[in-house]
Amino acid sequence: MLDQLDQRLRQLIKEKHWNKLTNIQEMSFKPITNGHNTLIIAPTGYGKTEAALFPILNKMLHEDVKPVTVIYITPLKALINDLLHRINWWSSRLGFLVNRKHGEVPQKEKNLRLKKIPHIIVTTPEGLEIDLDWASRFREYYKNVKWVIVDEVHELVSSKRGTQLSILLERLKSFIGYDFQRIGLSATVSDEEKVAKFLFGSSERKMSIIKLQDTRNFEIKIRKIKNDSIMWKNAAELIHQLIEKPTLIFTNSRFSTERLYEELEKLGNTEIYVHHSSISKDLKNLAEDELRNGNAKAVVCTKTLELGIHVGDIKKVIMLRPPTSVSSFLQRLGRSGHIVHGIPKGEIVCFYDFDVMEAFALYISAIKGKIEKPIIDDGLDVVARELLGMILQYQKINIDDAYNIIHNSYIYRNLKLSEFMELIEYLAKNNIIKIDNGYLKLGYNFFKIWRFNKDSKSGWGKEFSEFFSLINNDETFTLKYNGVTVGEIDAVYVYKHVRANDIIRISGKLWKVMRINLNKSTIDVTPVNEGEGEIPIWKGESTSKSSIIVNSIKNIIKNFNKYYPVMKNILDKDAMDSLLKILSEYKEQSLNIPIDNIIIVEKREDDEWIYSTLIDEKIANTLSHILLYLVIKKYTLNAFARSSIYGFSIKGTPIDLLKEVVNMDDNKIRKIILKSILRSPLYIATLKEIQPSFGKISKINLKEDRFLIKEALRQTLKRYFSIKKTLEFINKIRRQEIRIIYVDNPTPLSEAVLSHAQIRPWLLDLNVSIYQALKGGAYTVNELSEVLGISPKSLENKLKQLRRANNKYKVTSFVDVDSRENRWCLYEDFISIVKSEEYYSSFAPLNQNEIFIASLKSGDNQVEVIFKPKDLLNSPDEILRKIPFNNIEEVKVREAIDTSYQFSQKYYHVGKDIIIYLLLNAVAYLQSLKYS
DNA sequence: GACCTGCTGCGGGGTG
Repeated sequence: MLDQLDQRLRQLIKEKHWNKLTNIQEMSFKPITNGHNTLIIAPTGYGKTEAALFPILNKMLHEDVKPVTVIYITPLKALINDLLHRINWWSSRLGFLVNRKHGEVPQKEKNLRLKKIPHIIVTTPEGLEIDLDWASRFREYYKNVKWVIVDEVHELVSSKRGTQLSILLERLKSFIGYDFQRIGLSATVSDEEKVAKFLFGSSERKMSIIKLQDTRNFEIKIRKIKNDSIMWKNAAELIHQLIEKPTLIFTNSRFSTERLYEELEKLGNTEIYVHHSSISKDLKNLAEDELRNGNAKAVVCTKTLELGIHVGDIKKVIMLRPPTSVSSFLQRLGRSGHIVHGIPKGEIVCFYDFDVMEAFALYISAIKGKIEKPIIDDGLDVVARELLGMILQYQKINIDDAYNIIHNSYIYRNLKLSEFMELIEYLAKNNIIKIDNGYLKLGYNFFKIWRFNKDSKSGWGKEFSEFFSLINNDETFTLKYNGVTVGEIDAVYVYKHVRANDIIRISGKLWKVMRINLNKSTIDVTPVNEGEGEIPIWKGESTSKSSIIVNSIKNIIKNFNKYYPVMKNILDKDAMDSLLKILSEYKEQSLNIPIDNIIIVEKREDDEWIYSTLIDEKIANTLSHILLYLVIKKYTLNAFARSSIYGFSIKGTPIDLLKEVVNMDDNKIRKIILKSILRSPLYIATLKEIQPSFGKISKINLKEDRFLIKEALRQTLKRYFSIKKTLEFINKIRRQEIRIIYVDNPTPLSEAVLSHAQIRPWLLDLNVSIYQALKGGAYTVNELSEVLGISPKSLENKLKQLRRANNKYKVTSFVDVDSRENRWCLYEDFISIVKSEEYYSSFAPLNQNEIFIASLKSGDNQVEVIFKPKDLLNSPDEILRKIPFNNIEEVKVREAIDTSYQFSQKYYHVGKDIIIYLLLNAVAYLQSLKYS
C-alpha cells in the first residue's frame, strides 16, 4: 500500500520511524480510496485513526478540496484533545488545518475557526448538533464536506447519542446535497452488519467492513475472598498482593471504588488513586497523569477508565466483582497489554459464590466470542429534538421534507408518516412548534423551555445549552473546599443523610461538612485526617446483566465435567470451592439446580416469597412487577419485589401469588403488566427524561398527554421488560414444562436473589408518596419538596392536611432545635424519632426548673396546664390527667413569666399519646432561644 | 447497593 501513497505522506511515515503500516491500515486503504462507506473493526491501539486518515489525506492532496473537508466525530472530550494532536501532526505538515470543538474549548480558540476555516474539524455528536442548529455562518462551510469519520461507533450505537447522530448525518447529507463518504471506527462488536447500516444510513455508496481477526489471547484468574463482616478488608488484602505497577482496578460502582480505596489506604498503600464520574476533573486528571508518568501504582476506577482515553501501558487489570456484560469484560481486560503483542492480564475478585459463576461464564463467553448485540434506541424524543433542531436551522421546514430526512435514518426506516404526524400534532398541542400551511415553525413555548437566560432560575425550563445534548443529569450537590470543587453527591442523598459536621469520604479523602448551601447546591467542606467517613451512595440506573451470562451459566452447569479442567486452571481454590459448594448444597437437599425447567419456591418468615431459577432478567423484572402490583392491590402498601438473573421475589403476601398469575388469561396478564409498569420508578424516570423534548413541562394529564405516556411506556418496556417472553415463560409453567417445587430450607440461588435491591412501587397517590418519603425519618419541607418533586408551598399545605388525618398517613411536626427548622415526620414514627440520638437535643430541656404554661384547645374546650420541664420527665401522668380530651387541636406553649407571648411555640392536631414529647420540644426550643 | 458520556454563535461595543 505504501507505494500507492503520495510521496509527501510517505516521507512523514518515514519521519515517524514507522517501518510498516499495521494490518488494519493496509486493509482499509483500498475500500476507502474506492469511495466505499467503510466500517473498521479492531481493538484499541491498532492505529484505526490513521487507517481512516491516510487514504483520505492521500486523496485530499490530489483533489481540489475546500474546507471544511472532513468531520471527525468522537464521543469524549478527552479523545478530541488527544486526536487533535495526533491528526494535526500529519495534516499540518501537509498543509491542512485542524480544529477542535467541544464544550471546554476556550472561546478564543472556538472563534478562530471562522477566521481560518479548518479542513478537518474534530468534535462530538453534540458539537455537530450545535453547528447544524445554530452556527449559522460556520455551517455554510460544511457544504464542502466530503468525508465523515465516526470514532468509537460501538460506544454510540446503542445510546440516544448514537440515534441523535444517525439523524444528524441525514440532516447533513440533505443540507449539503452530497452523499459524503462515511467511515466508522469500532472495537469488536457482535452485529457488524447492523452497526454498519446504522452508520451508513441512506448513503448509496458501496459498503465495506474491514475487520481484524482478534487473535489476542488473554490470561485470567478468578479468585474468591471470604464474605464475612470484614470482606472489604479481605478484598483489599488480596488486591494489595495482586497489584503489579501500574494496575487498573475496576469496580461496578462509585461506592465500591471509594470503599476499596479506604481499605487499601489502611494497608499503607500510597501511589494509589481514585477515578469515577463524581470526582472533580482536576483530581481525575491527576490520576490519569500519574498513570501515564508511571508514578501511579494503581488506580481504582469505574467505567470512566473503560473508554478509550490513553493511560499508558497497564500491566494488569483487576476487576472487583464481575462486570455485567461480556463487552465490558473485554473492554476492561483490553486496557492492559496495550502494546500490539502484549497479552492482557486480568483478575476477577469475587465476593459471593454466584460472582464466581458469573466470572467464569464471562470468561467462557469471551473465549467463544459471544458479545452482547447492540440494542438501538429508537425513541421519538430524539426525533422531536431533531425536528426542533431543523426548525432552528431553517426557521421553517416543510413537513414532508422533515419526514424524509428522519425516515432516511436507518433507525427510523420503519417510521410511518401517520406516526410522524401524531408526533407533530402532539408537539403543536404543547405549543413548542406551530403548524403553518404544511410548514413547521417554532412555537412560543420553545424559548420558555430552553431558556437563554441562566439567571432566571425560577420556575421550570432548562438551559438552552442542554438542548443540544440527549444526556440527562440528576440534581447533584458540588463539594467545595476553599471554592475548589472536590466532588459531587446526589441531591436526594444530601437531603436524606448529609448534615453539618458530618464526615464524608470522597475522592479517597475525608471531608468535614461545614455548610450546606441549598440555593447554590454546594457543600463547603474542609479536609480532616481522622474519623470514620461515610461514603455517599449514588443512585444510578440499574444495570442489568446480559442474557449471554445467564445462558452461559446454564451451559456450564449442564456440562460441568467438560468445563472442569478449564475451571481448575482459572479458579483459585476458594473460588473452586464456591462453585462446588453451590452444586453440593442442591445435592444435599436432593434438588436439581433450577436452570431450565424448575422454579424453587421458598417462603421466608417475613412473608417474602423467593422464586429461584436462572432466568432472563427482563422476564424476572416483568414477573416481579406483576406480583408487586397484585400485592399492593390485595394486601399491603408495605411491599417490595426483587428481580435478578437468579430469580425474583415478592414480599407482603400470605399466599403464593405466582400460582394466581399462572391461572389468569394472557390478556389479563398483559393488562396487569402495563399497569404495573406505570407504577414503576423506571417508567417515572423515563417520563422525566423524555418529556422536555416534547415540550411538556406542566403536570401530565392522562387524556391530554396520551402520546407522551404511550411513548414513555414503550421505551420503558423495551429497555427493561418483555411481555412476549414473560407470557411464554408462564405458558411453560401451565404446560408443566417448568415445574414448581416448594422447599423449606434456603438454597444458594435464593440467597443470590435476596442480595439484590428491593423494588418499591411509585404511586401517583400523593399521600402514599409522602408516606414513603417520610417513613423512618424527619424532614424539612424543602428537603421533602426536592425528594418528591412537589413545590414547597403545596407540599406544606398537603402536610397540614395530613396533620388532621386519622390514619397511617397522619403526620406531625416538631422544631429541630439545632437548626431551628420545622421537621415533619409520620405520626407513627414520632416516638422512635424522639428517642433517636439524632434529635436528642430537640427534646432535652436546658433548665429543668423554669415554669411554663401550655394552653390546649379541643373544640370549645380549653385548658391551661402549668408545668416545669422536670415534671414532664418525672411525672408525665400527672400532666396528662389535667388534659380532659384525647385530640388536641392546638397547643400553645410559653414561659410563665413571658406574659407578652413574645416567645411561644404552637402545635396542631396532636394526640394525648405524644403531647408530653411535644411539650419537651417546645421547652427545649424556647430555652435554646433564650440562652443563645 | 446501582456504570458513563456532553452542554450557545455571532457581531457589536468597549478598552488598551
